[in-house]
Amino acid sequence: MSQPDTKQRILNSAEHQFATDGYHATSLRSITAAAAVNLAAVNYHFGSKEALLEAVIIRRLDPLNKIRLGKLEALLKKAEQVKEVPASRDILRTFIEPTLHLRQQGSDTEDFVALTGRILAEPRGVAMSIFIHHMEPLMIRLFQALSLSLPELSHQTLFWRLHFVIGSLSHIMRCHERHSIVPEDISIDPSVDELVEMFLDFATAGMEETK
Amino acid sequence: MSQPDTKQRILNSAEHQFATDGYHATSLRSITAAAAVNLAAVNYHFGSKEALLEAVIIRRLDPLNKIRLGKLEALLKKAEQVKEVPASRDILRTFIEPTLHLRQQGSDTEDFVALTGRILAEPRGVAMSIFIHHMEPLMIRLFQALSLSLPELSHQTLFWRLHFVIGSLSHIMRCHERHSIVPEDISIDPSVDELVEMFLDFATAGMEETK
DNA sequence: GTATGATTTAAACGTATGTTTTAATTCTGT
DNA sequence: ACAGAATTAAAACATACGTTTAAATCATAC
Repeated sequence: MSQPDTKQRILNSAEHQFATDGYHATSLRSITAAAAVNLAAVNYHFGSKEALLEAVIIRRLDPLNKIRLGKLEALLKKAEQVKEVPASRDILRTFIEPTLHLRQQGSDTEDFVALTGRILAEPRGVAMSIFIHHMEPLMIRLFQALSLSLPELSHQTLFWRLHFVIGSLSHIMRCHERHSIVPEDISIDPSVDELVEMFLDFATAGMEETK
Repeated sequence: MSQPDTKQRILNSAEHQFATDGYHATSLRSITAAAAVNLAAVNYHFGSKEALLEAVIIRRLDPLNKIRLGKLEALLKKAEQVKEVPASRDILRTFIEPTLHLRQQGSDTEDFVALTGRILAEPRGVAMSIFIHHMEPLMIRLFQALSLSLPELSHQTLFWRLHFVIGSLSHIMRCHERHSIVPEDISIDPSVDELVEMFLDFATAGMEETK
């Protein structure tokens, strides 16, 4: 190819701008300008703006979900071998840890984390259906595993608590930098690992609460 | 006035459409058409589309925050009289309960709840700064109260846990109807009061976790 | 080296947007 | 009833958008 990978350059640029400004507030002209490619390249390579968004999402989401599902299945298998139920903290970890760890792997993936969090919040119709379609198998498995680990909870309670955890997670993913609704005197950014453990403390306690 | 309250009709229509489709995906033409007023009325009464968004937010947020702050101050005062620290569950309740109770007060406020949740997720620049400005005093007070109630937690831990709670809450506010990433067999929608208690169980446990 | 298919380019298309303008209309106070 | 201010109305404005077109350029295989 003449230009080194036009498609990838578009995907990177789109990922960054969608994550920063949102889907509707981002124009193809600014995406292609930042990627230093021609305006028509998006429609040539992807078909439409919406298809570009889908490509942006899928490029990262599928590998991520493979990792998450792999860790979850491995955990369940190991627990079964010892004839024990897996701890809810470990189950949640298989979902949370790979997600937040994306932030360490360079700024491109950082954009995706923010974008993912934002999609969960955007009005349905555009990306939500794509997203749900790619998340559903994992979520079902996660729900089953938690149900196994916390049999005393009703399905409704478990469902909502998982809902709460996902809400928190998507919030963290969106506001990785300057959230600061509460302006702290000393607001040292924790490391990703610290954040994971801090969130697991919170989420596990909320999950396991007997009430 | 000839038409009964053009401004209110615009605010209602805008609130509904901003909440449903998002700010950027909503046009002034569809807002004014739904409100059955002239297109130019928005710029005449509010000045611009962005100023309209601000008006939509402030109309509901200020009264809501007055209620929340009032309940919080009353709680703190009562606790001080008995020389005790308020329970973290009660503190969280002053914030969560008035928010979710908006959903019972008619469908107009329901729209606002969804919109509020969405603003927390939208890219900063448009509404975020408005929102933060109006939330800050309340959040500071909330943080102080929780710090009083949970003195064993470091400020950093407390800050993040409050962050998690707000994330969950905004997620609930956004997805009041069709969440269903996990398609439940029996997904009976709980009443608002049940939801409040269920969320308080979760959030309080996560907050109070000693680790 | 030239023909073929894939890609890039520049330009235009049709449409939709937020905003402004100017005139008509309605309300208010006397 | 009437003058003046406030509001509404219809139209136009300038601009930005996603998409399409048609020619130019490139890569590759014969």
